[in-house]
Amino acid sequence: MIAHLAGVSQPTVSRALRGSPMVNETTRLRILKIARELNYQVDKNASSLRSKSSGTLALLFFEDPAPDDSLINPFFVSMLASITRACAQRGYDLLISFQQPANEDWQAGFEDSNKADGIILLGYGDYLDYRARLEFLIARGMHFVCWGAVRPDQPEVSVSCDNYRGGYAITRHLLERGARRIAFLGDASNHCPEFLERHRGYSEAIKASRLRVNARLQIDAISSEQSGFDATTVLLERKLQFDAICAASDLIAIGAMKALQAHGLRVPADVLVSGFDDIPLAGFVNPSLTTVQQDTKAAGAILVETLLKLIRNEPVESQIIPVSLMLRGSTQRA
Amino acid sequence: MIAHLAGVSQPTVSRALRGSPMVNETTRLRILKIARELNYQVDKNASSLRSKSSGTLALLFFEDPAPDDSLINPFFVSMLASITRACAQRGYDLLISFQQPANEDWQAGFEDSNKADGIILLGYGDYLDYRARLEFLIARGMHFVCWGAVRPDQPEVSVSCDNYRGGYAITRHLLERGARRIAFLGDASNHCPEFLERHRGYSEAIKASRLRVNARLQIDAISSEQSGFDATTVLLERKLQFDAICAASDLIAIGAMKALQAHGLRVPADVLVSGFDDIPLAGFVNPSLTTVQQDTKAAGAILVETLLKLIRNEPVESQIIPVSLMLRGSTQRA
DNA sequence: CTGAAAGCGCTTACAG
DNA sequence: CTGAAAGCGCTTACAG
Repeated sequence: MIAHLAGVSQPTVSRALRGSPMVNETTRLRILKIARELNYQVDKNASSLRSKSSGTLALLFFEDPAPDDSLINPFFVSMLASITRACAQRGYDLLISFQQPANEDWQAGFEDSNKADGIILLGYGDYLDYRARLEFLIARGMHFVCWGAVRPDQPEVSVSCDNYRGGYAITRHLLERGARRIAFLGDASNHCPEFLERHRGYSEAIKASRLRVNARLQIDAISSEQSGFDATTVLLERKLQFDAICAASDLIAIGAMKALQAHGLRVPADVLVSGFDDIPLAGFVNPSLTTVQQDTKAAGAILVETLLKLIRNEPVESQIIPVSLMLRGSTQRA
Repeated sequence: MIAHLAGVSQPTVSRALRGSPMVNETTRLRILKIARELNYQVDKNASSLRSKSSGTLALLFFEDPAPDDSLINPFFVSMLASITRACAQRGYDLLISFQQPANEDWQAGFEDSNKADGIILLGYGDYLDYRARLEFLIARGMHFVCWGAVRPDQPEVSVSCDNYRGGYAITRHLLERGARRIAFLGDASNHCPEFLERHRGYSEAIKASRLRVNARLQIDAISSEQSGFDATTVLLERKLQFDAICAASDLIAIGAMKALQAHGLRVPADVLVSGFDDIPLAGFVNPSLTTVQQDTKAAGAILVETLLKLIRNEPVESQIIPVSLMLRGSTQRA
């Protein structure tokens, strides 16, 4: 540390730069002034090595390694923006990494060998598939928080939007608009707890209207336009009667609308369509998409805050964030 | 290093783990096996401190701190995805940070105190405004590369798409579609070299058709929907004759289309509209937007590759990446 | 409020 | 091909 030129010892400089209260005000100012003149920056590697804390969080995305340059799920982009902002506000840096589910040495990417103090996990993947890995992380005492469903039996700390209530509210809205046979597009199994919760809301809303849930109207789909398109095609080919589609995500809904239109069906005149997420695209498709808005801004802040508590060994709990309905053209009959 | 259990010294373990060729094959395998069993991970802080290299790149975004949670420029998202991928392929981690132009201690964020080996700069901001800062970085011998215009007089290493040819080609397309009075929406000054290059292409294309460039048809705008909307409103209020809009970015074009439609003008029947970037939204707006596609995939790879060369002190040059035209509904008259 | 000493966990010369 | 020694630049006890 060159700032010995201030006539003090190394530890004093270190303390002054970190704003320790045990440094004389005059001394501190003198040190700060010299540091600024010299454009001095603390070496974070040395500092992290010694203090066992890096001031960095890692964000890990899991998504199917969509062929080539295909777009990132727009919903994740909103989350990324919100998380970045939350980190910056708290003085943390953010390391990001996209993981391919196929990747064997998942944990290696995670561990990050002290490069990060904690990890935020984000992604739609097969939950059962990585549950074992989460348990591995827990066993190693890693600090991490997941975005996804909050379920009673899960070992990990998680933050999620209110998938159940969102599914319930949007289905209720479709029913109020006159739908009687609502198809649900999205995997509704333990492989994808988020969709499962949305589906549970969907089912309960239908039952609350004294209608029957027709299991044949549920078609698996992952969150992509293509998958939504395919699922809708299956629905049409099976010649099942339906007057509305409740899609488990906006991308699925957008693919569904394309498939419907390709088959000469009009939205919303012939079929009502709803999504989930409220990605920026939702307002631009034609017709604009009625959907459930997830509060990504709050989500990012809560994820970061929760992770920081975990790092400080403070007690934390999984949290559920309220959602709101965005009513648009796809469920609005003239 | 606990792996002394392998019966070798610390340096040998270190060498084995890094795949140094000067380790006996048998010894190496034994060490690797033990390391795997112990879930051993090299401490990157110690390693970076000693070797003076962090295996990390930093990505800095500059964008107007758009009010609240407004969306990130979708074009940057494509770049981010591509850069992340390029880093991962080369075994580098990526640190990301959004900078507010107003932020005084820009360089502090940059320096990153050995957390990163080099920096990628991305953003539309006032170029003149941060040119001084770039020079500061150069003076300090920092390794960095910018995304933006490549111009002869600039001190920094830069990678860019072919803004000039893109502007030329899209304008030529508008002319071929019958446009005679083409408005240009976008700041065409040194404050924004990328737009300036696009504008230069626009001007040359018009001149090549033996038409005159009407300076009154150029309206300043930054890359946002709102700005495009406002610029178009100005254009309409001035009651200038125009039959096409050449927007300097897709977001501007989308805002322009909204403004035109709000004034009862039809696209493309009354006015042709073109954008620049080919963000995912471009294919979804109504009518779909004719635009210039930037090859973000190549861009990310070249940015990272260039930065890595800079870090290795190899000679580098600024590079220009070819663009391609995406013809869609907004310039397609029935 | 300040300093001398120790040490975080690696990698780098250097020697063999 | 391998090891003993030194040291990267900080921060943390500990002592005063």
